[in-house]
Amino acid sequence: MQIQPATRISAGGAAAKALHGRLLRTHLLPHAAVHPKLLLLLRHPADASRWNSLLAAFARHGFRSSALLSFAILNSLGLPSDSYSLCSALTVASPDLARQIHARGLTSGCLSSVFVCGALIDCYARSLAVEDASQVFDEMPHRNTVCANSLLGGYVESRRWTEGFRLFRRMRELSLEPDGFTVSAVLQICSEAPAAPLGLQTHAYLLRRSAFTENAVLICSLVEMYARCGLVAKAHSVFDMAAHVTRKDVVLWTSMLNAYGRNGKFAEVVETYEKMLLEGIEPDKIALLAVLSACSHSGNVIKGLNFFNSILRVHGMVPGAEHYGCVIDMLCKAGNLEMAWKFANEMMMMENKSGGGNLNASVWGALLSACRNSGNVEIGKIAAKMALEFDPYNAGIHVEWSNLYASAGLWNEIGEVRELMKVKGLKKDVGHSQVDSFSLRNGYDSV
DNA sequence: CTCACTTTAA
Repeated sequence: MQIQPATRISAGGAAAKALHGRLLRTHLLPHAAVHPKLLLLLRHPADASRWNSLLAAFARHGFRSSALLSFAILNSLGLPSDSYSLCSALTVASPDLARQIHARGLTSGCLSSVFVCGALIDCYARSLAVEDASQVFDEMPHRNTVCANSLLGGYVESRRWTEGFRLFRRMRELSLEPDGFTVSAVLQICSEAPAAPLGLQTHAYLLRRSAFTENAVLICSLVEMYARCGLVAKAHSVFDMAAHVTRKDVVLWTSMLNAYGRNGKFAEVVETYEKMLLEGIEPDKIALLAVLSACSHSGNVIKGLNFFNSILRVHGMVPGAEHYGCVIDMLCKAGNLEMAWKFANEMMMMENKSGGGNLNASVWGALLSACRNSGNVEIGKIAAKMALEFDPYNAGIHVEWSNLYASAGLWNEIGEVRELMKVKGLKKDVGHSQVDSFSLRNGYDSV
């Protein structure tokens, strides 16, 4: 289904035209771009069930404004909204509209439907109105796991770890059976808090529940959870046990690679990656990025370049901007500016700049920093200009640029950079002069 | 006649 510019209401007859006019006058149809199916339906204005299914279709396909419009028209026509239409409207509603529906539901009795309550909780939770969400949850007559999951998702999103975990415990009292979504959310809490004791507890819970032992998503979440809690050995034991179940799963192996990388165990990343190849598992771009990142962080240039070359030659994939960025970063740290320069230019030639502007800026920024360290003003100057192409208002790049000149005693040029910063309204005293976007992307702590 | 709530992993 696609939104197209509205056409005239075709052959709809006088009634449809009159209705259309009325809707325009009441500002329910704000502009011309209305979904054609909606216009078509104006020919059967009194048919509530048709409006309901159209509303449901809009909501399902994410046509937010068309869905809200249908709901508004439905209401303005005085057609009764049943639990179906309320649910559909709530999947696209703002918190304000949710509150209106909520208030109306208190009298109309619609809140006795778990579906309506579930949609209401989810709507509140998505807008981080967790107080409202939990109120609905507490007051509804019959709860189900879906409602609990929605509320839990709201706690995770708003980083309310304690309340989230409390809800997980409460589900047992309420005899709500946790499913994969529940556990996934709980593991996210343990990871992000991070809360090792809760993580261990959740792991123990998973082991008792055989339904979850072969769930690949949960196994990866467990590995990541332990890694983020700094318990690498536990991460590895989960990985080891699961290898028998999902042995060929490159995602699981990548979880383990990043578990090591996040904890600074770069030699283990390379070792595990090579073991993965021996097991006959074909790496994908994310696995390759993980091992490249480890080489970059540990200064393992030879292996890093080998892995980079293997992307195309062995695995038949075109390296992405993030792979280039990683290698350039590695070469800069190793002081090999010429090669870094070559790679950076190669990266710019690629059509697929999947890393986006930030990545490009940080790559050129890394090159700039490396040039400052080694006093290579020529390349550094170009790197600075390239970095500013992608991120013109980055104060750190300006500072690094002027430091580059300072290292060579070029005082006039420093003045020019300072002037440029003044014009752009940038402050020169910034704490961090460069951003290691690969570390951020992979979530590695600085090592 | 049809239609409704969470959709998680590197």
